[in-house]
Amino acid sequence: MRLMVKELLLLDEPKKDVIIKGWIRTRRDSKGFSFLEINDGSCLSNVQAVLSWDKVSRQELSRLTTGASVAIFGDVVASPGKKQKWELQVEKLEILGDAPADKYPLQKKRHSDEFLRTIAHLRPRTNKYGAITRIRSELAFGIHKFFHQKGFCYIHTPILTGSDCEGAGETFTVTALDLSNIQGRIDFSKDFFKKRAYLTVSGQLEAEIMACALGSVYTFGPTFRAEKSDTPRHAAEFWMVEPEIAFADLNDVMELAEEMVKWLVNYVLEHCAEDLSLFVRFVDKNLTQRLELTLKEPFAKISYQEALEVLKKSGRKFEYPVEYGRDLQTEHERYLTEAHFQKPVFVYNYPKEIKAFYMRLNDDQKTVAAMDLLVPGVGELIGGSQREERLEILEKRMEECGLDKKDYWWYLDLRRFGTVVHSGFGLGFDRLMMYLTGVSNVRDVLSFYRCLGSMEF
RNA sequence: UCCCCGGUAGCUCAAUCGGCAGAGCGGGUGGCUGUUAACCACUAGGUUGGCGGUUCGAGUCCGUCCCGGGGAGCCA
Repeated sequence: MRLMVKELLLLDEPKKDVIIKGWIRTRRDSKGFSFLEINDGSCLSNVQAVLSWDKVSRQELSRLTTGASVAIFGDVVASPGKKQKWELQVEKLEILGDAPADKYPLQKKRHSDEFLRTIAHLRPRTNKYGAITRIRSELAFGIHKFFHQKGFCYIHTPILTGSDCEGAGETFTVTALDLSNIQGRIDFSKDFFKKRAYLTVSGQLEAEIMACALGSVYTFGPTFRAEKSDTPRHAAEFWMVEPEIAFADLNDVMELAEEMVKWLVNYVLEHCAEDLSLFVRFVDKNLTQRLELTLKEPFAKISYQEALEVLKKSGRKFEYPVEYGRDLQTEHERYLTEAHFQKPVFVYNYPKEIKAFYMRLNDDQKTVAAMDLLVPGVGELIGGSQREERLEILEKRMEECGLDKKDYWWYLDLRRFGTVVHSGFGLGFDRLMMYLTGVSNVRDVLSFYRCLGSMEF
């Protein structure tokens, strides 16, 4: 019977006649026998297989190199070694796939992240990238679990969209036209959808439709942005979690956001303890402390106006001026969350001029009910707002932003018929991964990253 | 797009003032009866990112392009 390495390591007693299939991580020879470290991806740990040389030919032994795939038949016995409880006594070994040592790029020692990006098809076989992948999986599952237990409806918003959303944010155009054979202007009315199509930059507008019918909903999927942002925190294809809630105001969604982040931190600490230990050891020594602080303390909450005061009083010299009407720069955000509060902080009520048209206008007529959650090391993790539910004001805001109301007729209909106060936010899933692991480049938490100028794998 | 740093063996890096191209790890060979970042000995391995220039002589200086990293901008 085939056992996963994870199952084998959790056995309570010895077990005869098991099969393990996996990849060799290292081989250590002694006289007459070898130790093989076998990993099958089920967990961070390897199982140590003890191979007596009379079980294989000399030629087979030489093929048991780092990266080779094998099937091992044998008995699980208590290990005399100190570093593991169980080991696998090999009865029979079958080599499934060779990995010639002079050609296979992965060594048993540590590699740089930069090098591993050049062999992204092999890096999941390393401890670190295996761990990242398993944590991603658990975290995604945790998100569904969180919303499911709170009674949210999981909705599927489209990836292909006809609305260029806010007219802000660079989009990717999708076309079925033969681009190699087009002269002059492109006539999108001849295209597949008879209009120009884009990859979605957010599921928010569709989520609002569903929230205004089903109450509490969330969407979780990939989003695409063609911004020429060449930084360790931006990818052209990334995953977003976007809850949208009817009858909820800005405070309600800030509460939800805090509850959710804390719940997920706790979930990962509980379910990914072994994998997380790798990041504590090798990636970010302060990880445990940061995550525990995240759980323990309430997040800070300040208005944009208050944030400006904090920055002005800081005595810091900032490269960019701190003044009303300007968006907070990266250096400002970092100061607030890393130096001043040293924990996650909500900044809310931004000037309407620097925010999107759909955000609800506050009574001061100057600010909108928007919020960002800034976290140490990552920056903006969440962006959200209370949506403008009043038809006349929404129309006025659209005009101010230079948008054509005709393009949004269905969005405006939500306010024409049975409008309700509603709010939501978007959480960058990959940035949450960075926060939870301490990995500092988004290219390393995405298995197949699409960034400005790179899409090899 | 701008600023800064880098590109030398499979990987991570050294190379003094412009003067013989080096180490560790990994690989190969041999050794070792319980290793676990195994250990010991020996050994092979180079278009110094590309192109052009200065010089008796360039890894090193100059120009240019490419690639990688960091910062900034851009960014729901």
